[in-house]
Amino acid sequence: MHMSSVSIKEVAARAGVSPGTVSNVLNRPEKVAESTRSRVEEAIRDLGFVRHGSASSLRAGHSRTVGLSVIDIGNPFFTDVAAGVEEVASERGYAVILGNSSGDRLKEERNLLVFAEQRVRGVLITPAGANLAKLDQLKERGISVVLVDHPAERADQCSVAVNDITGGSLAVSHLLSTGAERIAYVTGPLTIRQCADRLIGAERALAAAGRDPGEALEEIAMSAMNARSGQQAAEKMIAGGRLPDAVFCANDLLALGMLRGLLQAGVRVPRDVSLIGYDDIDFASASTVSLSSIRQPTHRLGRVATELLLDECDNPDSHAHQQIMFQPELVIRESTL
Amino acid sequence: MHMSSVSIKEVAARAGVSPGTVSNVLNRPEKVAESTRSRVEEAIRDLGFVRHGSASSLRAGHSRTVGLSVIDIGNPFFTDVAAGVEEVASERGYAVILGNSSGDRLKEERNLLVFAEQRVRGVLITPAGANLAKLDQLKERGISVVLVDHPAERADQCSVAVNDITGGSLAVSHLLSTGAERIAYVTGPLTIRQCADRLIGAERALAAAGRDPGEALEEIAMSAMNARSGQQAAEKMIAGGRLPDAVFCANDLLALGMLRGLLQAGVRVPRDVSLIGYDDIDFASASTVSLSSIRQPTHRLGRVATELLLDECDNPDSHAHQQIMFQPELVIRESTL
DNA sequence: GATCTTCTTAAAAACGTTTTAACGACGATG
DNA sequence: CATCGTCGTTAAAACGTTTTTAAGAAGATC
Repeated sequence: MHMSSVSIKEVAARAGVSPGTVSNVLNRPEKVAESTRSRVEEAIRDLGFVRHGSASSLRAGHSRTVGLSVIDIGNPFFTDVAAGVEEVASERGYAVILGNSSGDRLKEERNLLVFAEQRVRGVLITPAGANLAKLDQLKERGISVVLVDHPAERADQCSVAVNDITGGSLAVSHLLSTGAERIAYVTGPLTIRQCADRLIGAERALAAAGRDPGEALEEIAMSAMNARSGQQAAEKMIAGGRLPDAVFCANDLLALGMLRGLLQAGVRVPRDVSLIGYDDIDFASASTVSLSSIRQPTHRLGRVATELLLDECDNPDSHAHQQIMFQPELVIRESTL
Repeated sequence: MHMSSVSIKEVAARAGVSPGTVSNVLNRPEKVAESTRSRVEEAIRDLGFVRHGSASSLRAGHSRTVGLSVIDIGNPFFTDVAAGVEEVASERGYAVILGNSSGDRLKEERNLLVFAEQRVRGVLITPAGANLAKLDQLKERGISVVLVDHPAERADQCSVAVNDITGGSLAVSHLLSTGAERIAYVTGPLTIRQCADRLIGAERALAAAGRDPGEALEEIAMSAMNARSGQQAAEKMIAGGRLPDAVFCANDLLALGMLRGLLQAGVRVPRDVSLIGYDDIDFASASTVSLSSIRQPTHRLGRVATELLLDECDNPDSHAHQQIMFQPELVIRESTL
């Protein structure tokens, strides 16, 4: 009853076979005769045996776990990604070890160490610091790595990302099409690749429309990318006097804060100022003035990344590394007109 | 560099000691002389050794991982809990294995099986199905279990929860204090304990104020608890004719949907109808008419649950099981007046 | 009836760590 | 001088699987 931890040995004894046979039933059922197999399966059920993962991976040389390191588990974007990852992993019988780097390079490094200790089969990571070297060390250890929401620079690495330049362009061309002349880009630190890329896209859209980006676009960079920062940005903008015709926020949390800040100050959206966010999180459509946004296939991102990773693990020979780039999509709602 | 797995043996060889000594340096540094210890530590660094978790837990009989099974990783409430869990686990060098039950009993069961295979040290779970028996099986296997957001019925079990009856009372007495006569309770399935308890609290508050709950309270039960359902509830309410004075939603996602539904129909909040939600998720304060809500110490829930769990694991003898019940808190914002 | 296949099963050797019991060295104690 | 702890270290035995190699049984071929 207590601490019993039924082992393969006891199963074997009860079924009247050797431990090796039980192992075969577990891992290569087709190799063992029908009659003995059912006898063993019955013994497993009767004794409530569950395979010892540690012993198994120690001997087999690989575990059935993957590591997932995200930048902010509190952001619905990453939550959706995580849900996709968990889905696929669970379908294939893999366990997901979760690590939250909080954008902190040290914390990220610690997560990777934990993953290495657990001898995970592979790692899914949205890199926060530029821990590229650490990732290479993992690969030397035989741990596959897939970059999530971050295109790989090298061809020997899988990655899944969404084109942020296109996304930035989509957002800004849409704003231009509503008649906006002066546009503000509210963003997080431009050291974050996503923020920088979306800016590039924005500038391209302006250039393509024959505007001077330096003239038509004002950047407002905040240190965080949450609703609070968005509202602060709104206050800053309003205090600054002349409002832009439209605001493009680098993510929906910023945009929701911006929306609130504007409305509180009596600025009508979209009448006075148009507003567009990025990510199309669930709450974007639920806000009172529903938010136009750039949709990313978030859930899909997680799913595909995991499929890629597990394919690399299960078919190391036939596996071809892929750098997948999804295209974002414009979603027009009430906040732009 | 080297393809893989530097073992404790090679470290021992390089440091000129036995494997046992290396293990001691790793696990009981105080037992080994200063001089040899530093020699070993140097060898570990030089060789880039990282301990093999599987081998370690196989021999030691316990791992450094905990399992976390939540009902909906997409709900900010659970995300906050998960963040708290991850924080504490990470501080103590534990890895978190994430499972998402999606409210599905079968999926939950599968998660528990994965946890059992991985021989996690303990399990944190917000039960979805009534898999109590399964949980007992885990305990028989020596795996501690802490219930999260669900009070334990028995004294031999740790649990962390928030008093939902009190929460329901808080919400409804506040609505009454604003002068509301007729109140609608928009909820998920009443089979969900949280929903049922909040209803009980609501009725108590009415009774305490001398009202007849059957008269003053109308229940609107939806099958899901997201923003979409909230908006549907609003449409239903509006189509039904006579509006209540106030609406109490069983969670903030429902409330946000309700808010949108009301405003779209030209119903002013809080002028015509007061509205209060539950959970106080971040987006509650970011919505245009900011949402009054019942705050739960969500992050804390995750932290305390994990501390309890790890205490039970690390000090099995001195550990006293606790059923912790937090008190919720009323947060008044613009949606109630 | 002996020899060769084929198909199953058994036996044993790993995997990398932790742990126990034993050991030698060295002072301190009687 | 013998005895006793103490301290730091080691050798070797686990832990529960998987995998490889060998062996046994049944059936087919000559």
